[in-house]
Amino acid sequence: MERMDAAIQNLRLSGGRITHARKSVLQALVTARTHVTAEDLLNLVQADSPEIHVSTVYRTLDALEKLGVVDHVHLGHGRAVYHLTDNAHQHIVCERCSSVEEVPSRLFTRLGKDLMDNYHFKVRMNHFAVIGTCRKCLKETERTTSN
Amino acid sequence: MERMDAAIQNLRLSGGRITHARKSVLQALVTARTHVTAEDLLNLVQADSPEIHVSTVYRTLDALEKLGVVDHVHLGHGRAVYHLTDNAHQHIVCERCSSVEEVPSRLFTRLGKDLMDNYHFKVRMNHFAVIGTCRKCLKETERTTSN
DNA sequence: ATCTTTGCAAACTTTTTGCACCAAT
DNA sequence: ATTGGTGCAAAAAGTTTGCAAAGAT
Repeated sequence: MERMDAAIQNLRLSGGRITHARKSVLQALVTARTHVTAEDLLNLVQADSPEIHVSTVYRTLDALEKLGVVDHVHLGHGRAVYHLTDNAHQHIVCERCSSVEEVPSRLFTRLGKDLMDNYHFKVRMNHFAVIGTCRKCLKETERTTSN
Repeated sequence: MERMDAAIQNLRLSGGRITHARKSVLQALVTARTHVTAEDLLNLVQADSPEIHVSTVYRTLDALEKLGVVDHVHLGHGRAVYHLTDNAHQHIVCERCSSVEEVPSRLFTRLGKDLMDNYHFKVRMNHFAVIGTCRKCLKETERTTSN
């Protein structure tokens, strides 16, 4: 639970208050471990504390995002997925099945450098989604089409 | 206007009908040249033909996307931007000012290969957005923060 | 004549906001 | 006691859908 503690410390130091709702959302984020939508989080959180409202979840995520504790990526279809900030990975998102896989940053350092050198564009390494087709769906496609 | 003609041909061959609304949307896409939201397109289209409805724009974009003529990417904040399909570039999206810049595919071929080799993940090269901070906003940040 | 596409209005989904109350500091 | 956070309900933003009428083939 170090991540949780760190986040709470962070919140406190920035003048934020440690509320039940915020602890719940953080807890949910920590235990979820995957990339979850706001709705997912709401469900997790409401399992224990049904009184917590969606708007609170959004506001908490907002607050945590401002602290750099949480980050989100937009999937193919608009809804965002949230996860604890972690500079060590990026996301590859399957446009077919919406699955998200993590891949090490290493693969992206070259690209990051190229974009910086050529475009003065600074890639936000933990808000980065590559869209494509995952292994599983790729296989299914091969099976279905004659190609 | 070759792109327009090709798209129309495409539509016709797939059994679709060439309507005023569709021609308008295509025209708007061709002339816009940038990455436009559905709303942008609606405005462009309605300048000439106010009777065309948002839903028609969405449905037309849908149809064109199915033909592979049009593609879309999701910006940081939910709304999608549409553009004519073009395998020669990818997008770098500024999370600060939402600007979209195009960069040549070349920069991504290595990454694409790595992801394929290591994860069997096939990057969809024209549906690919790198999130970060653009040159302009980077400068502003430098000016503002002491860092 | 047929069958797609359109316009409209209404629904839907996801996220945001105003406000009065509540609770953490 | 203060001020930030919460729950609620309602709105906003973006997109989709059912339907009857219009239009392309």
